Amino acid sequence: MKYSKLFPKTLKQAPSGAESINHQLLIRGGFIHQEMAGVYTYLPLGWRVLSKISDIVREEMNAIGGQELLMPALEPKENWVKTGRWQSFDVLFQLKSRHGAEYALGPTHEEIIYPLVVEYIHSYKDLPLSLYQIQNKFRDEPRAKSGVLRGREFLMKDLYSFHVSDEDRNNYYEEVGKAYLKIFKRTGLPVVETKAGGGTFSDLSKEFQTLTSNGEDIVMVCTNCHAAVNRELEQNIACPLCGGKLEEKKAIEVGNIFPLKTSFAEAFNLKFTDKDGKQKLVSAGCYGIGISRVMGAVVEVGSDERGIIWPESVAPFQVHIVGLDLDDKAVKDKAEEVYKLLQAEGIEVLFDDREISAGAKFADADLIGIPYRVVISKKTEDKLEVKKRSEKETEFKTLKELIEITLSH
RNA sequence: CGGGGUGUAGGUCACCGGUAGACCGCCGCGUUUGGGACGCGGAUGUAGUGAGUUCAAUUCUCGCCACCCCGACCA
Repeated sequence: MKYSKLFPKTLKQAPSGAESINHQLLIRGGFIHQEMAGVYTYLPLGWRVLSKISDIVREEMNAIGGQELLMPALEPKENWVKTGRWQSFDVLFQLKSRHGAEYALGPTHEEIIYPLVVEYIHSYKDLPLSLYQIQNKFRDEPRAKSGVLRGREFLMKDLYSFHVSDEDRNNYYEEVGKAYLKIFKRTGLPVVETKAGGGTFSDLSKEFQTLTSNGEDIVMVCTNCHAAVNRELEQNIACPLCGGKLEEKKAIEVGNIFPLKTSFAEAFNLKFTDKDGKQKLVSAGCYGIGISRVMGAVVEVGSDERGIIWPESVAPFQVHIVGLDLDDKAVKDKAEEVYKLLQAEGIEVLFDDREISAGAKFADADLIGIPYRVVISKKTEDKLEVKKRSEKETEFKTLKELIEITLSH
């Protein structure tokens, strides 16, 4: 991608109202654009990041047998009435068409997936089944805040698993938990697991929390063994694992998993015929990761006074070529050549070919936070001046060396 | 939903009871060119919205709307 063509431009100042780090930097860098409170357009750079996160999530969900599908965001009222949640789900967006029909805008998808699978699950041979989607969710939050961390429309991965028994479901539940830890590790987010306190369905639900001073949740973390528990659940007691002292930490909830047990199966009459010929209720679990929230959390965790520091795994591009002295034909040709050769290796490259000052280019490179900055100018001669966004020092490298470093991750 | 705050150019903000300015950005010309360059010239506003007070309202008052912060809430 040539920077001169990239939409849109960066901003020197964050819009008033943007206070949290992720909100400021994502807007200034041109990753997101706010349409209204809690609702954002994901601009080209931001969408690239979300796609990277989504791909990691897909790989790990597929690895544990999840099958991806896409359900409608527009959900029929009758299904919500059936589960009682048309009344009780307080952040549900309800809408009425001009002709009087009523719908829910999906905040979660039990009301769709249960009626769906009830048509196909008849036998124990049809189980287990694990389905997931990545989709925009709608929740009428009383207070949207903190940029992309708490929106009214946001991108989420939700997986639903169906099992012959609670035991089988519990085993899968552990498997998903492990997959979640892999996902957060890959996206560069340090997380702790906590037992959720206020879960509607079960005291077995778990949350995955990123510790950061800008979080809106509070978890208790053991100063000794670093085990974590939810505050409401374990107030003022010692660490359940080692007896150590618990300390309050702010955190962002980036994922959660809930055993649904058989509650929705009853509402939608989801039963199967077991080996013994008897009809039994399907035991289920649901598992969420806020994809757009992960993007915000990554920024909260990784930035400095100049801008974002993306982990290589989710960065919008891997290499940011800063071309200086481009009015010199030899330099320009070299920059173009490096740009093409890197791309030929499958490396994602942003090439700053704009006719602006060097300082402005460096400032934007720091703001946007692409992992490897490569300066090509009269000074660099036949070498490439490489600097990692996360480090201070620059190093001169050959193209071959740069390709090796970039591809090694 | 309670409390507080803010709405003026594309962005950040100032000013003022007599219908608007700065900086950034944008356009043109020239000079620059390794950390957000400089000079000159130029374009861009129904001052969130409705009402009230007033000879006169962007300015004062009230309603509404929007956005932000604190809290409550948080499948």
